[in-house]
Amino acid sequence: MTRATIHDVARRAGVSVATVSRALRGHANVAPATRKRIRKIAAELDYAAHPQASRLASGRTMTVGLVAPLFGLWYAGQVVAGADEILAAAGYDLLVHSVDTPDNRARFFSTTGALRGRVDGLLLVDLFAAPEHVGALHEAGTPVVTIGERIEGFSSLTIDNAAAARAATHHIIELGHQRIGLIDGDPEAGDESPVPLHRTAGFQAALADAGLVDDAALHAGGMFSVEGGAHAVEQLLTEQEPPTAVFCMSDEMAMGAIGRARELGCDVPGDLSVVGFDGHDLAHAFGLTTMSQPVRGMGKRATETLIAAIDGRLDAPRHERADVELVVRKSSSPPR
Amino acid sequence: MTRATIHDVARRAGVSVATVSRALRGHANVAPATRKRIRKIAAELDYAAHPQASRLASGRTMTVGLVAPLFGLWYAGQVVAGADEILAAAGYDLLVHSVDTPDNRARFFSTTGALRGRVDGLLLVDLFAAPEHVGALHEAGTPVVTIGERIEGFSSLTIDNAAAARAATHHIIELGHQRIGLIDGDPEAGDESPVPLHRTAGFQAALADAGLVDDAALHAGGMFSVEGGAHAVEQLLTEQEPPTAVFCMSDEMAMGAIGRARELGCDVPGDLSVVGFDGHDLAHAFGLTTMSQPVRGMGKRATETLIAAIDGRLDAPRHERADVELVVRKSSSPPR
DNA sequence: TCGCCTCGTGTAAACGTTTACAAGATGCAG
DNA sequence: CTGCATCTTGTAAACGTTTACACGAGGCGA
Repeated sequence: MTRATIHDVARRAGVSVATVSRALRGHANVAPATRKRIRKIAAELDYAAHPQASRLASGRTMTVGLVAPLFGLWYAGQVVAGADEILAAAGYDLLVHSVDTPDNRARFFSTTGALRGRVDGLLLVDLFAAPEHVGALHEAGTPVVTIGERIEGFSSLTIDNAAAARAATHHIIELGHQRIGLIDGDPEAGDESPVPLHRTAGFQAALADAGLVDDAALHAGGMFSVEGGAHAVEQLLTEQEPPTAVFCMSDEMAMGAIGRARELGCDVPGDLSVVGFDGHDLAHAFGLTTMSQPVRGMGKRATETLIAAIDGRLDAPRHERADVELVVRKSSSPPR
Repeated sequence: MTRATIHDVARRAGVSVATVSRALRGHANVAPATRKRIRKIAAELDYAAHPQASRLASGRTMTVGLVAPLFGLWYAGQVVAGADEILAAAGYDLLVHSVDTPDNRARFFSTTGALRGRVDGLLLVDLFAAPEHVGALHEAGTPVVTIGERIEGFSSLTIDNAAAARAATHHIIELGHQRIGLIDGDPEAGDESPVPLHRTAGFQAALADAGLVDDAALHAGGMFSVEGGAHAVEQLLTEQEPPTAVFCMSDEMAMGAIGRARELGCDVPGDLSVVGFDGHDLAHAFGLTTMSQPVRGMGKRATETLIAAIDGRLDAPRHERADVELVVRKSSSPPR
């Protein structure tokens, strides 16, 4: 079955293709009767404008690109779910693109990349751009909203990572812990990703507030994965003087850590208190104390901002901060 | 910065646009020297074909659509991750589309929907099509591969749900349980989704094998969500004669059930054994016994099949079954 | 030397819209 | 009745590619 074109509709309605286009796209200056007739015929013929032709002529793709590292992680999935909700309602398609290696990232940012010409706007999730890439992105002229990380000159939806990490750590200290570990993402990544750095800074600030020392031996990399968290906690527990509590930069790492700790015969929270970060769906079932952020809502809100930018309703970048909340559960308690 | 067109490249190279197109797309019959020169100039001008123009002329979108119910669920996220991996390597974009309500679904299947014209192929995840929709989908002529569910006439990547559920239930019975509950998805959904029906049938077959009765009062709907699983187990535990074990159709429901059961003072596995289904990343950390399926791998494999179909390398639908495996952990044990 | 095949390239017609501009029709004020 | 807005519609030029077909040049066997 070859699809009907706008010409078929025009012929059948006895008008020109221009009128059909105007009628169907809801433009002004079409006689009500004509519009109605055209609508009816279009429905009969099951006509829908050929997307590519329409996009070529109008220059709008009605598609938004979402770029995130490491698909399959809970965080990215939530953002996708939130974005999809808003985009579907607004008639946009959602293109997802994963960048999980520095290589990938460089390719994405190169001018010929960045989904150039394929999207009307970009949602950048936890994606940090090196200074040399920021310029190219601006030149491309595509509206951008970042989530999690921030990129100079673009709208953003973030949380106060330092304050959140500080509050989570403060909770641990308040319980009476003195020897506190940190499960980071990839400590080798260096300045590639500011978010972990901010969280580390918050962690350290809380320790300093309490006059506690920050022992570098108690920092371990968990790569933001369940397995990585398990590996990291194992490393910490085999220290000669292991921590009595640990702050994890993601709930997935925290849950991995709890699982492994228990396998190693370490009682949680008896021998080790664990505090996570994210507000994962399963945190409640796991009894995990966590610094919860409204990820799905952030995805929705960021998408609304992006659509506003695409529609030209935004004159300046909009920066918003979501509120986080410490949810105390059974994985944290005073030390023995 | 307005982007370079193929005409700019042609002019600069002193050839026609046709030659540029052929050279850049790797077609035959272009003199090596010419091709090299054109490549160089294209790189200098940072030229890349305008996607919409290219798609309009060639009829290929180099985009694959992935349709799944309920984004934010672990299963869908894994499939996306697997698909993305293959698609990125093959140069395709990935468009995701969520259908979570019957309404949504109907709209998707209507001929004007189905991402018509926007994708070269479709990956349908856990999506069941009513008979009246199947025809429309075939008429559209778009290659389709289904994952999880099966749709008449299209390639599929599934597991043997009945056998898997039967094996999982058999494991429970072997431990010595006699009163076994079932946490289903949405029992009201009826025939809308065959997968839960098959799993229910497998569950019942195992009971029958052992001469046990299937008590309808021990079936509860968990909506495939963490919270739903929690709610369902609460319902089961307040039965006058509660089960000593429960089989859940997804790990998320199982973990939700375990969390709630423990909150209610019910020991798992002491008072209640719980067996899940999926092989969730967190199942290990949770100590959850589960029927594990290689979801990410299934996503990858299905995508390979889809690409083969798009390339016309498939003369008949290809049906593949992935192997599942029971992974026994601490959430299941003999009854007290 | 002739004819034919191959190779490299150009010409121009799609692909199916959107939209600036022109033009005809209609209504109303003067 | 005239002139001028206002509406409605049509004409035609983009939008930037891909590709069928034509064409000329060169090589080669007879």
